[in-house]
Amino acid sequence: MDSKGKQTKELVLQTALGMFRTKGFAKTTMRGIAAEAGVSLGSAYYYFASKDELVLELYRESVGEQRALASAAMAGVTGLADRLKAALHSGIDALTPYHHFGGAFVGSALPPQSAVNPFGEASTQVREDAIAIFAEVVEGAKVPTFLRAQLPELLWLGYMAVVLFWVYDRSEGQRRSRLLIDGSAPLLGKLVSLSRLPVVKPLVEEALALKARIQS
Amino acid sequence: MDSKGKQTKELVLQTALGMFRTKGFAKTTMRGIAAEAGVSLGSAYYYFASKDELVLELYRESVGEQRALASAAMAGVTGLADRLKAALHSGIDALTPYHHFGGAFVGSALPPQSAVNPFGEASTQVREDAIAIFAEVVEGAKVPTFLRAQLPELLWLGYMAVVLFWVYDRSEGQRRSRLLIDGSAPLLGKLVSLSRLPVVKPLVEEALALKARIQS
DNA sequence: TCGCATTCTTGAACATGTTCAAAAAGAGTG
DNA sequence: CACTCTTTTTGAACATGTTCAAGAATGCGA
Repeated sequence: MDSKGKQTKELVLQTALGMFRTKGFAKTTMRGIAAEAGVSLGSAYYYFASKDELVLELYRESVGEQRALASAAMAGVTGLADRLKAALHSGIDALTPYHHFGGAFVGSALPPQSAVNPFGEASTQVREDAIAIFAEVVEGAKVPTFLRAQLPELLWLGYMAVVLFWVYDRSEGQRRSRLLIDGSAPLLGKLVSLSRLPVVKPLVEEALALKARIQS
Repeated sequence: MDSKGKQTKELVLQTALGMFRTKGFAKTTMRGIAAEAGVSLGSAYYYFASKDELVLELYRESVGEQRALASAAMAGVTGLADRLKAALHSGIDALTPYHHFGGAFVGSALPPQSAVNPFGEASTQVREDAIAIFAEVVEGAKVPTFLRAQLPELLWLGYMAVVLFWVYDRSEGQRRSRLLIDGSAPLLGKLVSLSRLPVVKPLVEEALALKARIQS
């Protein structure tokens, strides 16, 4: 059975996520979380070193859900564009309950030193899980060999951009974000097809080389 | 002459920017700024509604400097790639004194409700100034007509991405960011050239149409 | 069961961003 | 100058994230 500690940790986490959903990130205070969970402030901090760390858990959970949704949605789909579309929509689906505090999310997630920073040290595990989703996208589709290895990470980067757009998206139901996905996935599909053509291929290869160069 | 108010405002601002540069954003407190400027805490808040608003000023100043640097660097240069390169490097040059607190910059700049959010209401003026720099980039270069109107905004978006990369860039002197600029500017130049070809043009047009669609 | 080490819990204390009502200084007018 | 209205200044007060030293509970070996 779970030790007392694990139980308390889970209690605090679920209380926090619930309050994030209903009240938003800014209006949910650490004191509020502790009170609602029936523990002391210090106890909450014993399990989560910072408010941001709670967001990291949220990120983790959302990636898990995205993966599940995406796998289901991609079953039987073979076109790169359609598989990508499924993965992107799944990501937004998983994040939707938290849209109203997306701003705060981004605010605490992007600073390089933040525990939640998706490009950083602390979130390596989650990031790899997220990239794995796009690896799954690529695996099931026809993609030129010279692109296959790099594509998942690039798609994940694109997904990050979509999420950023979504965070700013004030249209009802984030309609514009859905349009963006529906429009950009086919575009990317076509670009990948064209990437075999002699006029385009050098360009893509140059881009890949650049990517390698700036990563070292 | 400046009214007393203007003077105090300027004093607070310059003190703040100075402290941002020397101590970083997080370690510079509003109380610290007020003390160093020789005014009370309340006074600082009389002129700047929030710490973020001071960052907006910084953004404003950096755009001004970028514009000056870019104009000078583009003089006599006619290739799109080279003009773009000049504009991008100028932007990073203008921001360099603040690199060590770039993280905090991004953190307060990106949340949608933030006064500093580069996509938001409050920064409309600065954003237009920034886009104007890229309009200048385009004006002096050979660009297909069907692209001319949209290109400046797209380049600005790309610049935002570069800035984001730069914020995370821990290499000495932000070497990798410079590599990114030197590599991506020619790539974009070639892409724009190719955009006239019958195989590529539909793709670019579709992208432009998508851009229009999601902006409405 | 006793003693000890580890794990967990607590709330006070601190620093900081922000607000606000009140006071001071300034500017204009008769 | 006297009066009034506006602009500017002040510092106390507040809420919140975070730290920490002290204490309580728990587990475990002898």
